[in-house]
Amino acid sequence: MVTIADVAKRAGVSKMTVSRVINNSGYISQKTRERVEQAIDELGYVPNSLARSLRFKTTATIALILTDITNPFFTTVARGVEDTAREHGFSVMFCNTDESEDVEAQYLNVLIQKQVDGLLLVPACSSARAATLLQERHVPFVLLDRYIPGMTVDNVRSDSEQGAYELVQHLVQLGHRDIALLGGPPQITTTIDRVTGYLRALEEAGLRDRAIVCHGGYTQESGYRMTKEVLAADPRPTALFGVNNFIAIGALRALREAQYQVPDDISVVAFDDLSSAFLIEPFLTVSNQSPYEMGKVGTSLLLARLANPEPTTPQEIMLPTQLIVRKSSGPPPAK
Amino acid sequence: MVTIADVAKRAGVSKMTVSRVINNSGYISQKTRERVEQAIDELGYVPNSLARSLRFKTTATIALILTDITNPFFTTVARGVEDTAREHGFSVMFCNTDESEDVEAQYLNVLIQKQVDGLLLVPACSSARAATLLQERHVPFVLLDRYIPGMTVDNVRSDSEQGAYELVQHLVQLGHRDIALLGGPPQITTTIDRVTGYLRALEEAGLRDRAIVCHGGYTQESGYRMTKEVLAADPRPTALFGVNNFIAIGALRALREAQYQVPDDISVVAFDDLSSAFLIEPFLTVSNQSPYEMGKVGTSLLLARLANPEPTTPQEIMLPTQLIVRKSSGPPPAK
DNA sequence: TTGTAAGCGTTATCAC
DNA sequence: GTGATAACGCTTACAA
Repeated sequence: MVTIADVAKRAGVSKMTVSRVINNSGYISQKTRERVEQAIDELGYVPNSLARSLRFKTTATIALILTDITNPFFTTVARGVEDTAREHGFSVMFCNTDESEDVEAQYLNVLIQKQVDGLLLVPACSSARAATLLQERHVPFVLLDRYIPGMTVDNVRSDSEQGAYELVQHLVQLGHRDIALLGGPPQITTTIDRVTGYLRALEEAGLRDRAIVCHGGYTQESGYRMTKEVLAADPRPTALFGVNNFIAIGALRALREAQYQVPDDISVVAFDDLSSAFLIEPFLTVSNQSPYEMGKVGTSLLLARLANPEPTTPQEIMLPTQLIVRKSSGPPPAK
Repeated sequence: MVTIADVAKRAGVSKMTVSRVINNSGYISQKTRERVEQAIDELGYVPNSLARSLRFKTTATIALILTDITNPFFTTVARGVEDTAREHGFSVMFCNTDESEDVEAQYLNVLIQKQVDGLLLVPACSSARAATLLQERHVPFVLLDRYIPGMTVDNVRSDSEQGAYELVQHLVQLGHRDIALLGGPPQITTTIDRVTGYLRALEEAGLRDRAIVCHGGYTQESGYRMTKEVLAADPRPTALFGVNNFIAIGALRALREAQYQVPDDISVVAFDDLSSAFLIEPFLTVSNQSPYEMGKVGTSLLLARLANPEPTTPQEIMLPTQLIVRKSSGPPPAK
């Protein structure tokens, strides 16, 4: 490895002079600058950020910990994060936890040791463990998508409650009275808030006691299973509300298998737009989030914190959702 | 920040003793070990990997540079990379180039400065620039998905030629004589190889002179545009071969708009399975790749190189593809 | 079993 | 304008 000392020797100057050339700091005669630059070229010298970081206590690196990059929602969040970080000269390390708190904890340790300047975190299970650790270690972080009940920290998320409310209200207006919610894990705030919005809409319509709430994973298989269940129940719902994209797909598959026509026999609505990139013809009625925006805003907030470490009151940023009515929702079948 | 010196002072020992405790190296009396461990706990000491890396010249970090994490194919590759890296105690930095060689070059510089131990690279434009730079700098790397014509370096990719051959052969057997290939950029090896396989299948069927080859981007819009074009041409193809998933979706959309029925009026086949996760009912006939495997194998190869830096002959690993016949391909319409 | 000194590649500080 | 020195946090080699 060629170091600053090699360059210095070759150019016949001191290390400091080379350093000054590299960083454009202090005064340097045009002549020495050229000599140094030539030496750098000849030797193919590349500064070692590690050494630099050791001095500066700053790595220009942040991390994004999320549950599964395989979900297009998070993929888009990730793009928002990376693009924004790049604009500001930061690099990003990505980590998938698969909702495991242990994996999350392991990653956190590694990342802290690697001295990342800050973190963006989709907390596994909406648990406080990670956030608490980060606070103890004084590592700046911003929560994405989820928050932690009872803990006020920087976070950027969608207005899940309102989004769910609008979806269910839409169904109610179409005439549905038995609407089943197919939820994710009951402790995760996105599910909690969407259930709340769902209940609020039912309440308003005087349907509070007809609520049907299932919980499962944020996966297709889970959506499939929950759908089978509610179809077998009495009363059988005339509409399903999938709390995320994968659950809704599982539901549609189950319906297909059971020979239900959507929306004629049963309506389906969901959170998250499955980016139209993947579908020939989007047909799900959804409450659309802005994942790219979420990544972008979260990163901006984090970088602002890094630039100005004085503690300010935590910011909770709520991104609006947008109701998009498509073909998967219609009036309930006549009795 | 609490350092090893703080711990040493608190425990009343030297820095070295603390270091030995942390790394479980050398002999230490049970008693001092406990004292040190207690001090570590009390102070909340976390070792600084930066300092360690500076000494060891090793960061336990690799990078994955790809063109667009938003494409589910690459998302899955990324998962394969991360899972494998994690198993071996490595962290991963992700970078999207959007096919820009400049962005690629910038990232490369940053990553080299950050002293990543090695890189996995989907070369933008299949260009040699990046690979050449890495060779000069002696940074171990493995090419993923694409290779660089005329350059023999470690790489892991799908057997594009054979996959394309099988798809086109399938169409020929169904009776198609006018098959249009909707390609990506003409310099990218995945497109080149798929064109080759396409031509080989046509050749064998004596249809070589009926070949219709378009080039565009690996995007939906491009697939849409190319489809409009070939539909307007004479002879009008009875089958389309989309060279990747997004192109095929664009094609389907264009067909839909032009009121063509698939497969009755026209057949469509493509590379890349759009993970069934996204579709209620997969219906495209495809040549399926193994992106997770690609990430996994590539990472294993890279880590093997890191573990044993003696130069060996480059390995070129070709992953098989799998023809999956679904409903989007059928016999051509009767004249 | 434990400690001392030197060095990894940089840069801030203060001389010259 | 430029250079010597020390320091960032850690570990290897050698002593004690």
